[in-house]
Amino acid sequence: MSDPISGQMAQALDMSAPDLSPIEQTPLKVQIADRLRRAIITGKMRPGAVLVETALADQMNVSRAPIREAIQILESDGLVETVAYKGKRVKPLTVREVTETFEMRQLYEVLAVRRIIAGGVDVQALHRPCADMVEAAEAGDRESLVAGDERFHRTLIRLADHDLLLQTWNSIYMRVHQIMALRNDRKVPLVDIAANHLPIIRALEKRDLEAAVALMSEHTRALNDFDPAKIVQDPA
Amino acid sequence: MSDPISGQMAQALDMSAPDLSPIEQTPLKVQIADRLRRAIITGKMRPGAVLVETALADQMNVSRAPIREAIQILESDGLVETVAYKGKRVKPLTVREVTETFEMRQLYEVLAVRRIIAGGVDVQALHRPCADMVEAAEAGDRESLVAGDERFHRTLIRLADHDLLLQTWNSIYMRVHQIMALRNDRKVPLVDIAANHLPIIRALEKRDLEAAVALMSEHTRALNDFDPAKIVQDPA
DNA sequence: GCTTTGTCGATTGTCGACAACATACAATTT
DNA sequence: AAATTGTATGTTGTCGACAATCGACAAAGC
Repeated sequence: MSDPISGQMAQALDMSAPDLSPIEQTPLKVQIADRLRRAIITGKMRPGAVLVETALADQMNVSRAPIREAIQILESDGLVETVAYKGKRVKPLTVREVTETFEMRQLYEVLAVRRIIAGGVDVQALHRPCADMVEAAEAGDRESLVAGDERFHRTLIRLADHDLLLQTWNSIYMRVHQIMALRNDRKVPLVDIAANHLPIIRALEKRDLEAAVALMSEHTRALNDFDPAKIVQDPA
Repeated sequence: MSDPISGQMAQALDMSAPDLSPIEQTPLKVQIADRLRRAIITGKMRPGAVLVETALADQMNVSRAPIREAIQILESDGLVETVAYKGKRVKPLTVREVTETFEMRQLYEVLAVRRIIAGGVDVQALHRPCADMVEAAEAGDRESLVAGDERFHRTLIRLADHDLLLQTWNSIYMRVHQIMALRNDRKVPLVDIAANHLPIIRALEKRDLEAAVALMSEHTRALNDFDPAKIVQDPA
């Protein structure tokens, strides 16, 4: 810690505070996949939109190889589908898929609630995103509200302390995100959405399994309370 | 159906009965991925085993591209991991992963049971694999028994009529398969395993949710009743 | 003797080019 | 005119070669 070498090193490191933190070595395919995934789940690329490797390669100034690999990642995410020698496109959503996606989400979140209560986990971490949501709702900032909602639920899953659950939830939630971005009815009052979360925290704090599960089921069900057909794209 | 053209076609088709069924166009990457996956989940390639693209390409007489894509599929399956510029290897299993895998499996199968009973689904299709298992158990054919068990559970999931559930279950079950292949304790009597399934069918036929869930929970729990540490490979 | 630096082999990452294939449309034939 | 065949175009599938990076070991310097 204070031997000559380390001292020298520290001195050299501290002068004019250069940024010597580890540089991020994100593989190209991952960077590309992240970009495309974001475009898809935010609705900027709608279901049915075609992805042409050569065009994307030109636009992003890379070769086709990393583009191909990125698209394949999205394919295993279930966001893109490929037809050999024909083309790749953002996977069209069916009513069934939408319904099933929300059913699986509910399954996962209810499991998380069960584990949190069973494990006596401290749920204080949920207050921050919850407060953010109330704030965003009052300001009428829908985007921040959605972001807060995602943080709330992701935190909930994290607290369940189950890596595989988190991983599985992630792959489902990206589709949830996409569906939410695609549906255009803005009927649900923002304040209501935000307000729905606090009771869940309360129930978790009281270790009230019945109430927590009921609230969580109702919460995830309510978000699914719209006509899935509205956002489905015809595979034209 | 009986116009001149169709008649001619049918005549031409029927003479000497040539096999004109659609030829299978399985992409190379899928064929390769299937082969490698099989090798992994049957335990022929153990956790930690390295996968070298060039070597595999030579062995299978294809270029590196489809090999890469196949390995990437296995990567998103969670069966293989890649370290850039270092190598690829069969993902080592941690005790935690094994435990969590079986927990998720139980979650899915219990959900299937719930849906089957709620939907009033006919579960007759479960008898076939169940009978096969009893037969295999009496013959002492462990391999057939395991295959029968897989068919039984896959049929169960299928009966739940939930595409996304089936898909998710598949990705979990391949890991279950791998774990089962890796553990070498053969203490559990074959006949017991086979016998465990019939009561589940009975409960489903009686639409007894409580009993079915309890039996299914117990069944999946029992299979997880071994020391996960035994099959974990050190990431050496 | 210890540290630092240079070099080497192995592996993946990326690239550009060509082949395979499917679709749509024009050309040809009946 | 209708059906069949040929052709053109666009896309993905596959390939071989080269670049980038890593880990380990040897070499050089203090």
